[in-house]
Amino acid sequence: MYETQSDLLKALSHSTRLAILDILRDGEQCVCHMEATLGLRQAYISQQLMTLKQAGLLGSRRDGLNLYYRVIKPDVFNILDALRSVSGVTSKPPRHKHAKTNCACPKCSSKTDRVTLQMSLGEGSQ
Amino acid sequence: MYETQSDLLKALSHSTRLAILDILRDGEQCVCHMEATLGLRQAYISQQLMTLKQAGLLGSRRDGLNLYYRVIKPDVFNILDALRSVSGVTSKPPRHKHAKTNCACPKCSSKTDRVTLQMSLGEGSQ
DNA sequence: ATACTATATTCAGAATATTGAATATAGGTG
DNA sequence: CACCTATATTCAATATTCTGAATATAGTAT
Repeated sequence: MYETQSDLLKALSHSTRLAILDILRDGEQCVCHMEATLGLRQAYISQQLMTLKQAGLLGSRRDGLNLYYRVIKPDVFNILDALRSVSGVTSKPPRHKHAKTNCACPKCSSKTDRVTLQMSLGEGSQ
Repeated sequence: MYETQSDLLKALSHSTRLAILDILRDGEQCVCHMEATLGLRQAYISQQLMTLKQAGLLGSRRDGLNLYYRVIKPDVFNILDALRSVSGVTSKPPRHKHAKTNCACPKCSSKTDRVTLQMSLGEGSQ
């Protein structure tokens, strides 16, 4: 009877997975972004992403080589916000920019010369 | 950084512990009440109570032989309510009467002749 | 096809959680 | 004190989760 609920909680009960969800608060992000932001190995992040996906919390979208993950049950943030409050965490969750088509994370933008393209495009339209 | 939060979630990620917290929604209850309500062995319930207590969620009060547990961080119910919503649980959490001094649970009241006392006292004052 | 990049999967050992059984403790009563 | 009741603790076996290492896959470019 409480199995469904405890299963969901188990998916959330992991510091890396909580961090991932906070990264996804403002919208989809690619794996490389999380890799750069969290400073963790790609395979490890992918594992945690799979756990969250199997729990029904995440969806993904491919764009070329990049896979963008997003939260498909936004109400999960209600859980996380309440959790913060009970845990006595006062700081706000970190804000992240919505990922661009060509992932805006430091790693992605510094590896290729896309950075030039990005800069010339600016932040305006599209 | 997310350790505190995931530790709290781990304490919650258990179907019996979720059931216990729901029993405590309306106030303190003795262990025997939970034993009767959940149909689980006393030692097992006590173990789960210890887990919740160590997580800082429960407090207890002794009255004679009975120990009454209560939730000391009521905000935890915000987490549980949000959890229900995300899990797609539509039913309301079960409501329990606030435990009387001489525990009102079936087990307690049927074992001794206190049941007579209880009935003669009625539900009114005190 | 080959090579490269981003991401996923598999496997295994270590760490941790679950749970039953037995037993201990603490308060109450006579 | 002896004995009963309510609750807690300890221990051990099992199950689950965590995590790193190695490897696989899928898309892109040449």
